[in-house]
Amino acid sequence: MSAPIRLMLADDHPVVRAGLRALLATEPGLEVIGEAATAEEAIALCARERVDVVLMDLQFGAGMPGVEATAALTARPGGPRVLVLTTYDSEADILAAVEAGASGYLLKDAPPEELVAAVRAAAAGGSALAPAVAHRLIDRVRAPGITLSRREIEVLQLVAEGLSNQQISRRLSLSQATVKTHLVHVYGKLGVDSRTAAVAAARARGLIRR
Amino acid sequence: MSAPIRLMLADDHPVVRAGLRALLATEPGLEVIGEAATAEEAIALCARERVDVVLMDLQFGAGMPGVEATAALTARPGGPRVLVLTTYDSEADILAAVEAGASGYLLKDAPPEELVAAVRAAAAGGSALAPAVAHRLIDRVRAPGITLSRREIEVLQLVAEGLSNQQISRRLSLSQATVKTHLVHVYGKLGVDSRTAAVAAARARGLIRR
DNA sequence: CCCGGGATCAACCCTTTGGTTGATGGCGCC
DNA sequence: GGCGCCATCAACCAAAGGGTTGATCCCGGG
Repeated sequence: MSAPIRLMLADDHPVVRAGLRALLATEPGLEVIGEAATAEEAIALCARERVDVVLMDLQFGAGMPGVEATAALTARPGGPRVLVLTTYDSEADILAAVEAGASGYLLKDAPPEELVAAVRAAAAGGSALAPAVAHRLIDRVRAPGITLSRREIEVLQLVAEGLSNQQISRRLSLSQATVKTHLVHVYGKLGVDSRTAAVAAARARGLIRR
Repeated sequence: MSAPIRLMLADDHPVVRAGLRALLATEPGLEVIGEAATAEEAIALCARERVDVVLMDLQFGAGMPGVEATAALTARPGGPRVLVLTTYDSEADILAAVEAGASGYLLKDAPPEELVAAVRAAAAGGSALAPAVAHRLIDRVRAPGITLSRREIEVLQLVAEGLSNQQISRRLSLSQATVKTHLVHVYGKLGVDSRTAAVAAARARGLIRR
């Protein structure tokens, strides 16, 4: 047989780390060689030890966000494969993680077998999307009506952060007219007629960060 | 010595259940006698078995929310003590949980010792608030400026769900004038000047549900 | 007992947003 | 090359939201 898969767990919740360790350590061919409570720790640990697969949370309480760490880890050749493991299946997060070089995107409510399968797939060089995540992406492709363009999401995200149209226009170096146009398009796509309703709908659909 | 403390874990995430089991099962005097993936299961299990302490999540993917289950479990005499264990320290959630009869409110990013201490305290008939949670409540008492009244929170929550002033007034059987008054007060307390900014600020401060 | 804060409403005015129409330029795709 | 989508902007009107003042009622605490 080949050498065991060397795993690292990066999550700020001790409970989650313990759970992953418990679920994965008993699997044959897997070996949990380290844990990190912050993204910075995770990077440092990968620099010291050979790691095959990192299970990476996206939201850390403080410090570097998980996406950045993912990008940093996957950027170097010979670096570990990164599986993102998070609570939310926000479309924005999924796309950002994949762009950052993640080999897969898993949800914390996934059954253990799914998790193990994903780790093995990642170690073997493949990709792994949790069924729920894959479903969301397929929905996105299948339902072109609820596809927001990059710019539209950008504007909507700022609305969600409480900015007015004028503030958004300044932040993005646009005219207010353009901001309004984007928002009107968003309203049409989401089937709503106000900025607050658009934020609520987009949140519910996972189109923007929470 | 006395009999071991009989524990039940109620959380929809297998990873979290495994983590709690791993962290708690090794503790002397604690015995994890069951797990539930839904609030309904938790209630059923408590009806069949004697349970001293339930570790209860607040958000279940589907079905009955954790607060309701907490209320149902603590309502009967001789029922178990319930420790709420959740990811968010939203003020609204904390107050709702305590009102529902929870003996404590813990965060999933708490260190294991804190968790164990809380379980023992609850079993002994005491209460346990995670330091972070206690801090939030103390802040609330100390800073009366950011205290929203019950009605103000209610209105703001509906704003966050995307309703217009008119829809809110109908939902709560009020005049639009009253809704506006509540919101103006909220803006003043939060130091903002629009409904979307108020929602963002309240979310950041954990005043409303996410 | 009175004061303060919460909750309720009205009338007013001004600003922001929403809705429409229309126009331009770029980019990818058939 | 043309068609469609994205991104950008303008002008305009109608509607909703925001700000102010002021008023009533109820309740609980000093």
